[in-house]
Amino acid sequence: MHSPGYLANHVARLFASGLQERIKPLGIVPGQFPALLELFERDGLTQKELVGRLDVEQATLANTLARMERDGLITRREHPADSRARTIHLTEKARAIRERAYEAANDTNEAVLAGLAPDERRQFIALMQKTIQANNPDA
Amino acid sequence: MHSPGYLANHVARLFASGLQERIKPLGIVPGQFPALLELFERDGLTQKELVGRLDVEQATLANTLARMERDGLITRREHPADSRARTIHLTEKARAIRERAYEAANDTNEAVLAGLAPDERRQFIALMQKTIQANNPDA
DNA sequence: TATCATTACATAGCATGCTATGCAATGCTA
DNA sequence: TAGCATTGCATAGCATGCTATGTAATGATA
Repeated sequence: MHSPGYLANHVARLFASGLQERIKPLGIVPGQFPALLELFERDGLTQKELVGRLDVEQATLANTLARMERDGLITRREHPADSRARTIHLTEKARAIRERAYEAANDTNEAVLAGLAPDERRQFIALMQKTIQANNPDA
Repeated sequence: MHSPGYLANHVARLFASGLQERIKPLGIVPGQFPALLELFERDGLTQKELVGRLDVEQATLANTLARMERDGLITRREHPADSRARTIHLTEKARAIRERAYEAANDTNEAVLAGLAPDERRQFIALMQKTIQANNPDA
């Protein structure tokens, strides 16, 4: 089993389970992470805007946002100009875990890549980026 | 978003969706692939033996096997010595797609890594293997 | 040998990803 | 401006991963 596809799946699960463990105390789960990070950077985006920044499908994000709302991480307000859309806002609870969330992500990356030398890590990251680029028609 | 964890997740999804597309005509899905490959190599394993060879949890495999049985890819027979266990056997239908399944996997790997030079591919694979190794306590 | 621990597998419940589809609000155009 | 196409989001249904737990068969031991 050293098919690249198999390996990639396995590596991704290493990151996901490592992150899950670390952020569990914060009351969040890995799937919420990308949305959370974007909203930390820029609050009040619409779902469509978020989809544009997070490589997941709209339906996937809709479900994730529903869970985040359920979990008290976000609230939604009516869009000032388009009543089909809603703007998404972090709650106090979400803002409060910001620093620890970043730490958890860094710690996870550090831990999973602990077996690689600094040079290797850079290569690894570059190769993943290059692979994604090459498969992304609109880049 | 160039966190290694994020990139790894993205790359894994590239492989999964590429494979899914290619094997859809064969009547199988990506999650069934690892089990299928093992059974191609060695028919009649028990679930426990399969779990030992496929880095997924027992419960995950149990569900995958249930779907494979439902889809007519495997049958199960009583274990000659232990009536808790059952041996797992590929059906004719599954054996018939063997070659095309291997091709689909190879094509997918080829396509996803098309943007990398041969050297880079080797490095990429080696780095994923090294990462998995380093995170695998029983290796 | 009766009892308790272990083992093999199944099931429940959840998160996260997808495609397909529905619905209501917008927007364009005849 | 009426009508149709588009857009923003939600929902349905499924696969695949997980943890936790249930069940039945084995096995080991008092």
